[in-house]
Amino acid sequence: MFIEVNKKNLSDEVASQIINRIISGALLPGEKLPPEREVSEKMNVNRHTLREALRKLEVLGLLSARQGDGIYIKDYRDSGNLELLKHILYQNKDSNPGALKDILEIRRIISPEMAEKAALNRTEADIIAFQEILVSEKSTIEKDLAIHQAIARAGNNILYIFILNFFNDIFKDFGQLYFSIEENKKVSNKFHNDIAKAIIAGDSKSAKKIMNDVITYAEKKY
Amino acid sequence: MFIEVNKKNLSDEVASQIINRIISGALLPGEKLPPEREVSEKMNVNRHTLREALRKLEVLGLLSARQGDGIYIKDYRDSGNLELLKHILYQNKDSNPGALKDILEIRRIISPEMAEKAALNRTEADIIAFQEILVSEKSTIEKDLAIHQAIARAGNNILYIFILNFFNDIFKDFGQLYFSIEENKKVSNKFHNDIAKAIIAGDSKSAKKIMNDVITYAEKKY
DNA sequence: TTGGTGTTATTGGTTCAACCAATATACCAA
DNA sequence: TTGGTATATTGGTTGAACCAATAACACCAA
Repeated sequence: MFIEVNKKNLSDEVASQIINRIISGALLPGEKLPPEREVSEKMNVNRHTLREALRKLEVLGLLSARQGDGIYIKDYRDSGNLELLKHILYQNKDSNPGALKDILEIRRIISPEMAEKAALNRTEADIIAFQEILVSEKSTIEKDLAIHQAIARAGNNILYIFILNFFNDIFKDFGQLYFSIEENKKVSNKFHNDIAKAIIAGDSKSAKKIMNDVITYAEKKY
Repeated sequence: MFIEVNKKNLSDEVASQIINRIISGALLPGEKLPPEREVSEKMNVNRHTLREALRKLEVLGLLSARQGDGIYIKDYRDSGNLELLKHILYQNKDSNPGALKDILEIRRIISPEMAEKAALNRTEADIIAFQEILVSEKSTIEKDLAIHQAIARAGNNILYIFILNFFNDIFKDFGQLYFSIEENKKVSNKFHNDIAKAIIAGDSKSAKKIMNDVITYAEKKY
């Protein structure tokens, strides 16, 4: 299995550097950044390159710019979002065991609910989607992704889909490792069949329990 | 009460326009965008302005660029995130009653859990924070924000904080309306006292129930 | 057929220089 | 104290040029 290499351009690097400054507390909320012209000169990049980085940080809720005034650091505890957390975890995966624990905790809350809602709301199209996944020739890891996605979509709540995307982004590397173990593969294959059956049958209680069990299993392995 | 006016840059407008194209299906996943030089010319903005918009869309999970190749539309159901949902809701608030329902549903799942965890994990510093909020001279709406934030922080899970930020962003306009009604204010004030008391006492079961009740009340009013 | 080697055109990434437009600041006048 | 005015500062936008990765193609060799 090969995984895409992570190529970074200059503006990404600039963004990462500023994110680190803010998260580490070197730049404090409310503080004003030096003028763009000055920052770009000090970082030895063009002003436009810096500006592209700043646009990203704006979306992450880290700062806001006012024409004629300046660029202010925001308090990420007030305005940060899950994308920011993703960026933080990407940069130093190992040094944030706390955040991973937090994510697992939320997943434990959300995913069983998602499965329950899927069983309650699944449409005819959803049922077909599940059946197609089960008979497909995909690898276990691909199937796992597809099953979870189908569950999120059947749940009939757009947030499930976006929250699942978040989980997938966080654990995408981990999946390679997890599914390299034969026992985990077997457990997953059984899980796919069982939960699809429950959701197709509209058995929300079982669906919730099955999801809960597989999460418990996966957390132990982790 | 006055509310901040929403000033938009050119690049924001460009971003909005492309978002709409993607969400509406005019631009399909996998499709290649025309070259930057061409798009910027057609939209009558400079290439740099367009590029700043593109950087935002990248963070929202809507597209990805490859030097030497082109810019590709991603499937937002695979890679979209909650920030994207926020942007969609900002643009046409009224035309997305479904998404609001979805958000309320998730809030109903998360917030009671958050309150429960807060009661279990609150530190001495958290307790002081609650007490200070209660005796402060803030308006009800400000107090409400502060209480929810204190709960999220006491919950000892960084995701609670970011998820709360998301809810606050979505409902920030709604709050003005909600707290203009005297009865709602009274309910909230009682809620603030009750839940703070429960969390300080470490009574997780009560905290969960109190949060659940106030959400039920607020949803009815909505 | 397969894989390597150039060549060329296309396209995103970056730089530079200049100007526009909103804001802050200091100062002045009523 | 309030509101206007001139000036400097700062983010926003534009234009042109060049850099660097990629695609597409032709060609060749094993």
